[in-house]
Amino acid sequence: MTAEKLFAVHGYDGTTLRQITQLAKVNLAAVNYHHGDKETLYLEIIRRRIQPINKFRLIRLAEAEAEAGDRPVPLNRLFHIMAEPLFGLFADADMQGRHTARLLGRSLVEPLPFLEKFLTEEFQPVMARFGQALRRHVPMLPPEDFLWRLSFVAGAMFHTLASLHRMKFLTRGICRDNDHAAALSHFVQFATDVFLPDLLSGELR
Amino acid sequence: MTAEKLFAVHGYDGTTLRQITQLAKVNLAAVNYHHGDKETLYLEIIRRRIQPINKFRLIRLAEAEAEAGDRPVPLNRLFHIMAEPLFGLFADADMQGRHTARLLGRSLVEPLPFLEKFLTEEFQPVMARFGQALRRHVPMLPPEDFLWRLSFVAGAMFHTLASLHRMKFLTRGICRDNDHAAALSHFVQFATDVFLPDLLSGELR
DNA sequence: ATAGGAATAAAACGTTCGTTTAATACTTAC
DNA sequence: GTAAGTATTAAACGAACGTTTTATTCCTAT
Repeated sequence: MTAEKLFAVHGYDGTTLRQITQLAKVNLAAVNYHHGDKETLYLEIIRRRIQPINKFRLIRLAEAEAEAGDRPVPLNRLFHIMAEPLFGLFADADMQGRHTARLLGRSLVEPLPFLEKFLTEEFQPVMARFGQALRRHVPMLPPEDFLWRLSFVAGAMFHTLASLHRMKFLTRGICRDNDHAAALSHFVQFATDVFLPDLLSGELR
Repeated sequence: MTAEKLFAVHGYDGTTLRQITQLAKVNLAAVNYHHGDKETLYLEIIRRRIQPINKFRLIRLAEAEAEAGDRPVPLNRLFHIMAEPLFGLFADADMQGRHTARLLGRSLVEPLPFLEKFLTEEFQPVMARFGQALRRHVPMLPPEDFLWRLSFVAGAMFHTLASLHRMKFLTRGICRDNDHAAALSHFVQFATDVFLPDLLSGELR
């Protein structure tokens, strides 16, 4: 838990095992004894957080699709399913969830060599399934346009996770960083608008 | 130049002065002699890149506003002014500009303590001026909504700068990472749509 | 009660880091 | 041509790193 916080704040290379073990009040050798080496520790932390989240997201998506029958799952519901488990991390009473969110946001921008394969395998299936469901709303949109927009929206989400802790400062107090529900609903509205069929059909242009 | 590349790929802590000096084929002590210490070197690299870009953006914005007279500067032009100098880095014949873009994108997600003050001072004025011009298009939008959307769009841009080099891989070759003009125009269109007055007035909801 | 395995603790290992020192080479001005 | 300033080189410094080794404590089952 201590390691997660330090990795989130200072990054992988910026965090030392001595920092972790001192703050956690355990012996220096404890990390190597229980987790092998530093890389394994980092990977285990990421995995323990992201796997339940991605499983949950796939289940929720399947439920929503079953419920929708032949019709596509509404846009805002799709983005809610994708974003809620991540933004929900900020709902934790303690600071732990916030550190988790920041760590995940960081990990996708500064991909560590030993982590790249894992992250690809972990995110590829959920992104593919999600893209599939999303595609039904904008079938006429060229694949290139679609993927650019999707990556912009994903980028906005990851960047928000990584720097939500600065949101209050950056907006001079107007956007609170402790109201995860507001952040989530703003994001869902934002992402939904980006893929509005009426908008993309060109009627407004 | 070598340092810029290594910092962009491996991050600040992940890059050693020995890597830099070996690859650049200079003596190890050269960095300390010419730049003082590692932190100063990093800061000088960032500053040398970002200052001309921000100055250029402010000039272009002033020109556009003078040209527009009383009317607001068109949305797509605003975002073009903000994004073009950054996406334009990818236009360099060599790989240097790409590394610069990646470095800037990274620096805003993993803020190094000694860099935070500089980045704030550097980006605050340009973001304030830009937000001002943007605000005229959506005067009725509550400040909170406005700032959330603006930070989402900025997040999408920075994330794209930091990971455009993976774009081709992530989209299975559909979105090219060497066509900066396409990336730019897709981003401008995306950002413009996010702030479409007709959309945000609620007519479509 | 005690033997055996698991966890913790302390100390040391070899390596690599950023930085400094001291010696050498190069350039420039008169 | 030579002195003075500037840049480069090689070598060494102490500190901090991840990891390993060795010793000690704790727990559990017989």
